[in-house]
Amino acid sequence: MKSLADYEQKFDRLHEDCPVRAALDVIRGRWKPSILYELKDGPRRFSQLQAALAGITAQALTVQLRQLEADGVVVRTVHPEETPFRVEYALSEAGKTLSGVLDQLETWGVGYLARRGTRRTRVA
Amino acid sequence: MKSLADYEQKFDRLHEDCPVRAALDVIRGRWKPSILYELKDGPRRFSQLQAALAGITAQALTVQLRQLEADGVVVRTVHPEETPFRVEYALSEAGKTLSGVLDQLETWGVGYLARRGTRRTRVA
DNA sequence: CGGCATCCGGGGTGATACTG
DNA sequence: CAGTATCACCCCGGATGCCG
Repeated sequence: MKSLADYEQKFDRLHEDCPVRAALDVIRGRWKPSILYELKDGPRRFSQLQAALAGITAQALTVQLRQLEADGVVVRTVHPEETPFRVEYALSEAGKTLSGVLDQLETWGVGYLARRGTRRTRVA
Repeated sequence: MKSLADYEQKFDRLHEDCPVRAALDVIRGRWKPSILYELKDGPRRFSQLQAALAGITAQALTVQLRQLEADGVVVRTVHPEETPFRVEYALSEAGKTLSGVLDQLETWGVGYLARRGTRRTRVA
């Protein structure tokens, strides 16, 4: 496996350590919110995640998981004694606290979509 | 002025109306959290924002503000009677509720940076 | 003072094919 | 089953110069 450092995101992490941007940088990513959501109720295998996230490729899933791991919100565990071997992903302690933040975002998003919902459906 | 629709962001807004992604899409942007923060305490002029956000160009500020306006979280008001005329930006009702979400992100980010802080300074 | 047009680079992400 | 390597596209955002 490649070094975790290879998966560290490149966009300027020099944002003067602004906490808001730091948080957003962790969540940022096409599939990360969904992944975090899937892991909320306990560890999941790579294949389980891939099945749950309709449309994601193995490559994409790997990258997103590695970035989450590099950011310390996801923990990766390999069970080599089994064949075929099993790889499980779980939320770290920091990851679990992140779920609360995502809930806040969801709550706001629900209200936001409700307010604009009628407009949106009219468009397409 | 261009139509607000021209500033609607293009990334697939079709994400099945996931509230979390909807919320993140609104916040997403290099300067948007900072802009929202600056507007938290009341309306600000274009030039005030530009001065507060060290390093931003007028063009970048314009685009970010227009996107926030298109998303309904910022309201733009022109005062043409004055010369030089004045343009003010303020949070909409939806924008004000967004501030709470940003506070959550900040709180989490503070703890996150504190946990990793020591590691980070060692790096560079 | 505020805004727009244009060029341009880089990162994020998908598609595909291959490995232990 | 899980992961890697490579290619390619596209959007975001910075820089510059001009306009009312």
